[in-house]
Amino acid sequence: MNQNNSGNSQTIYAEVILPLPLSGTYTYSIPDTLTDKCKPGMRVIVQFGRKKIYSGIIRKIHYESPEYPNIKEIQEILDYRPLINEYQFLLWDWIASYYMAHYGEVYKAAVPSGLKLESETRVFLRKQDIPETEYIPDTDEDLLIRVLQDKYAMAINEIDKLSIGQKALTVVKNLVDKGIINIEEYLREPYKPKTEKFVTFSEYINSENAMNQTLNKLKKAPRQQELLYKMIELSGWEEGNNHAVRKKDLMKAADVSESVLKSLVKKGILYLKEKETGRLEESVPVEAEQKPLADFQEKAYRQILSRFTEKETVLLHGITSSGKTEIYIKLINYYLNSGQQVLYLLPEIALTTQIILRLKDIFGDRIGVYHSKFSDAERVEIWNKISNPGTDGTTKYQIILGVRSAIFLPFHNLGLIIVDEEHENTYKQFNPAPRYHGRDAALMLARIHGAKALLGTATPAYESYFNARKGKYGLVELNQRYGDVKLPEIIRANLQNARRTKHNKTLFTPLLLDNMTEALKHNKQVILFKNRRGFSQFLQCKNCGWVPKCKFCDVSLTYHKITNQLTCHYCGYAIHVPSKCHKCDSPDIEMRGFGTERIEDDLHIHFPEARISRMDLDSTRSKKAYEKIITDFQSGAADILIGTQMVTKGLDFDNVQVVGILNADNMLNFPDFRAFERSYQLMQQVSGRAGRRDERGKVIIQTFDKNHPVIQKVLAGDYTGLYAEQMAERKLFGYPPYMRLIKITIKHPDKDTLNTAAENLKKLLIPRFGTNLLGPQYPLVTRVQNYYINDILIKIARNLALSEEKSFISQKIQEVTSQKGLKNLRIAIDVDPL
DNA sequence: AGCACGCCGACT
DNA sequence: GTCGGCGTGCTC
Repeated sequence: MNQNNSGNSQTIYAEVILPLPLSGTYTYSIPDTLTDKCKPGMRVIVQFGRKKIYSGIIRKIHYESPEYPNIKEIQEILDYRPLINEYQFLLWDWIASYYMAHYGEVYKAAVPSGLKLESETRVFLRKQDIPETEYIPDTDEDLLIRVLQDKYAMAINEIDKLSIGQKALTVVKNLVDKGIINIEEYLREPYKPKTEKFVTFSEYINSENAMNQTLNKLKKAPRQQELLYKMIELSGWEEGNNHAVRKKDLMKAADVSESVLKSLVKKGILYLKEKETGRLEESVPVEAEQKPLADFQEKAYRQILSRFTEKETVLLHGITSSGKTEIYIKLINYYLNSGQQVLYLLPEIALTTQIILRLKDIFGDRIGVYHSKFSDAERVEIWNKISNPGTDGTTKYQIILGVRSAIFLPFHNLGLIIVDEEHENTYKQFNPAPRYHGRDAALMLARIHGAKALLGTATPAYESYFNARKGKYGLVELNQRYGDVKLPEIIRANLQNARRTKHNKTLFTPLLLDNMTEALKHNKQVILFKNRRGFSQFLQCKNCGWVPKCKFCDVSLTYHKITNQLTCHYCGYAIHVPSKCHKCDSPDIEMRGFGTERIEDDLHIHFPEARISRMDLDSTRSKKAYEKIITDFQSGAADILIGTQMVTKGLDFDNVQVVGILNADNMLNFPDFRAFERSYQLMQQVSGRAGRRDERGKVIIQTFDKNHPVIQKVLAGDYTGLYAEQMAERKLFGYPPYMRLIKITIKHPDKDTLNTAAENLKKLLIPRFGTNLLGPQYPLVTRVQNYYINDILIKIARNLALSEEKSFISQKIQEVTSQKGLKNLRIAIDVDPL
């Protein structure tokens, strides 16, 4: 750009990403006043459509005048320096194209909403007094005017809450047309830095002498003197050392009124300052020494480093209790010392206080934690603390410990990414789009930065193990346990015998019960694992077989004892327990199935003394509740813990003697090509919870099928054996990793319309994919929230150009969507579905 | 995603 | 005749 030539300046354009489900960018012109300030990665305010205002992000700046005739101007710039760096954009590009998501959706997922401004429409009266002739009295118009006279301005959504009914917008519109009210759109920045007031001594009190003089002057003001003494005490004041003290703390300690402090400030003795403090917990920079590695760990550590010289990615296949975390710590140190940033990813549920504390002990305030349950304000602060150059002078994070969305943080110099428990399904995002896999996106992020990636797990995902075997990843194996941790004894217990001899409904085999009794007797703890599927309680009419179902979804309602309600687990619909059958009016309704609550009740019968704790979706809605269950169990506040998947994840309980898998069959028989892989992973991980220091733990697998191949492999600890068998099958039937999968989900409120649309799409796709197209078929739950669902699965051979196949699919979906008469049709694409 | 435009049915 | 329902298409 020729800066001297401003009189004849060329128009400059910006490609702007909008937080909407639209693909591509929109072109805006940059006004002269802003040309010097605009850079890619900055947030800008733009108008889109007739009235909507959004904060978009500049993706590119250029001089090519677009063909589109009505280019609008950028209204304002929100940043002094780019919020999004080029590395981040490259990751966004990849996610949008690989996962077939709209760019705007990626933007929405990547940036904490505290940094995305929200448009808010506000309404005001043009003048306070409105002659009654201008509107119709005793109507909604009248009501709204009266409210506005009182409140001056209101947001549209507030007006909605008035008792105007659904016509709020119409009323507003009428009044605007009559010239009575005005509408204004403006943007609200949701994030506000948290500030606190601090007190310091005036800089003229810089010696003992000055201090004594000041104190002497206050002889007649004993309260002020008192406050000063407290201030000296709290700030640790001495010559040349003037620490700030939190006002709140000072006032509490001194126990004097605000006016005392005020007069000291007025006299110029004390200063009052506001300081941004941040919501993030200040961690104490302990920086404990790392435990020395055992020989076998040291060896693995060196192997990883040496593999990194030739491969971008290394898979660390290490059995439970082999001390992978210690190796991670040493690696993190290595990359930190070379001045690079480190990202440590963990699946949602495994991100517990245990690991956080462990790493904070070692890395102190250099580590930041990014959890999905953090508030938005906290996320914004973490974002600022990793970006470069930082927005303030505070300590920078060099390590981020986070969940999958942490890949979107503004790293600028990544050296290493660790994906711990890489096999975990929770790395995959389902809804909303972008449906990305945290592990795979992390590998791409590493490539973008030229960084190394380490995948760690005791049970690698078959895709990862396949890549390691093929030589695409380096492979390092750890087959030894740290210290004297012993392998648990794995025992099968036959449910069939138990059900034959006892009454038909028992949940526990005598074998499990005996072992539990034994453990509890010695004050040891027990974990019971239940698969979520197959463990819910529902009602059924004894007379005609009627089962209460959800009004909006095709599932039976689950009984909840605490609320005495029937709830839908898909949409939350709930009704009271019916007193009689809705079909035949018979009052004879019975309880069917085993719920978690049922398990708990049964346990109380067997172990009346035992303290039982439950961990499932209902009891762990909040981060706090989840942590409480864990810490309570750890501290011994409960004897038995019942839980779903969650109990298997990276938790270390020292006192657990018995782990029971209540019903192994319902995961083995799940109709999915990954069922065996998952069941093995799960049983193996559950077993890991029972491998303890002093005593050999026991894992009891209850099953109807003692000789099931997967259970045999679990007994033998034969990961590779099952892998080999399963891979042969996947190759034969064309499943990942031999072929790629793309799942298309089609939804519509009307069953017939759905079927037609799905068939239409199939017709368009089949010429290209032939037998590699499966479906359309109904999923296990055929209707959710009043939408019927069909799935189409497409298998794509590895040797095909994926991007071409994808654009073909998008094109055909476009064709179906653009057909008229299919208004409520929703189509979602899931690349690499799980 | 919103939102306006526009085309059909039920009312003053 | 008009109001208002919702279906369709566009937004730089």
